[in-house]
Amino acid sequence: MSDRTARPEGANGSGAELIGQIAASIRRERERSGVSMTELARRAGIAKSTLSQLESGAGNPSVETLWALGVALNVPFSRLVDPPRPTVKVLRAGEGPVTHSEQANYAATVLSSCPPNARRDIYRIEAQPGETRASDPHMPGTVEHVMIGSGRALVGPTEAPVELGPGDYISYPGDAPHVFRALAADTLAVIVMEHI
Amino acid sequence: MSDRTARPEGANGSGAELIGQIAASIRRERERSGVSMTELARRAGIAKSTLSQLESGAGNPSVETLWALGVALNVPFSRLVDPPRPTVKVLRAGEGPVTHSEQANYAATVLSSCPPNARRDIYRIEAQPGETRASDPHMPGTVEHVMIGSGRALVGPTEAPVELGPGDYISYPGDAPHVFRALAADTLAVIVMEHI
DNA sequence: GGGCAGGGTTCGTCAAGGCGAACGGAACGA
DNA sequence: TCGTTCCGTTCGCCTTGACGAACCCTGCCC
Repeated sequence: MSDRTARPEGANGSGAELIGQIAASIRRERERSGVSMTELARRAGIAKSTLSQLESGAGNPSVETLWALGVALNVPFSRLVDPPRPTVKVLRAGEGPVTHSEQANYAATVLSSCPPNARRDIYRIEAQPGETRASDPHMPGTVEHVMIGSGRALVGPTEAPVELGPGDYISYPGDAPHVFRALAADTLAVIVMEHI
Repeated sequence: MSDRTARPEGANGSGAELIGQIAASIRRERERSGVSMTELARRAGIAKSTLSQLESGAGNPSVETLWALGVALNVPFSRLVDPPRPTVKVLRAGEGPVTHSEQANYAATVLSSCPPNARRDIYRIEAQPGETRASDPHMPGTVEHVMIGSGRALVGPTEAPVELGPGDYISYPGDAPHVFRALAADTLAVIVMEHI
């Protein structure tokens, strides 16, 4: 890394931590797939010396180098910069922090908030018939996936919503105006918001 | 890019396409947030000449440079390497390619397959009471999110499954043995498989 | 017009990323 | 014991990414 200039510390880790992450990720993914440095370097078309230095935490690879490694390891690019951390979490119906909108017939619970640099929020929706809930558009590139568990709802882009019943699924751009309107009592749905 | 050595073409785009993507993404995100090159370079702690060259498609930035830009633009790292593409898709209950397991009381439908370099598959599950379905562990780092729409099911790690009802949610590591066993007829669930 | 502040690009310099080759070690068989 | 063949690391060299400064252009105000 060039230390001629001070780099601002990111919200999630400094540059030094970042290359540490990458070093660990590359080694982890390589060993998981059971391939040697020599072989991986050959597949990725990079020098094995480069790979050795990267896995040792030295260096600040170019995106092309990292991309080539991701392709050779057959893992998404983002897996190389973010670490994993799984646990078990149970949320009973009715539990958890509930966000009530202005309309009282709508309640959303965040099932899993979006971890740093990840791309998906999962929401549980319980709604009662009544006013149409028109969401303001989210960030560009956002996609919403909705699945109805029980009840009925009118869901989708504001100009062309779709009536859905239990088991029905729809996905649509989240960065354009869209609606969610329950048509039956105790309508239950899952919404996955995807930030591409 | 060094062209001393031939790089293998990735499954989704060559290195040249990659830097074109990055160039377009940086410019798009910068203009979306309404900030000048000078200001963005200052925030990210990089030279504005560097930024200029990156946006013009020249160069092969280091991950630290790209990281600093992501932080300064306040967008996830992955947004800078993948382009967006949203559409509307509706899948009615009972429609779609259905994967039946060996046990006839279990049917899974892929609602949204995992796009290249993305990290989540969404499945709809309709299950009938009967045999416990024990899934073989998936890739390390995988996490499963399950929400019950209707019915009841015993879900979670094999050594400690949890009984869930409508609206209940659980998440657990997908790289360890885990089960899904319906306890009521026509149990409906959503499973989001997350590949960190 | 002339100064000036803000954009973005181009230029020359320097450190460092990436390279091949050489090197040390461990496992294996003749 | 020696040679072979893998492994991963270390060593110089060369290319190039990133830098600051100079530069051009446009819009604005006096």
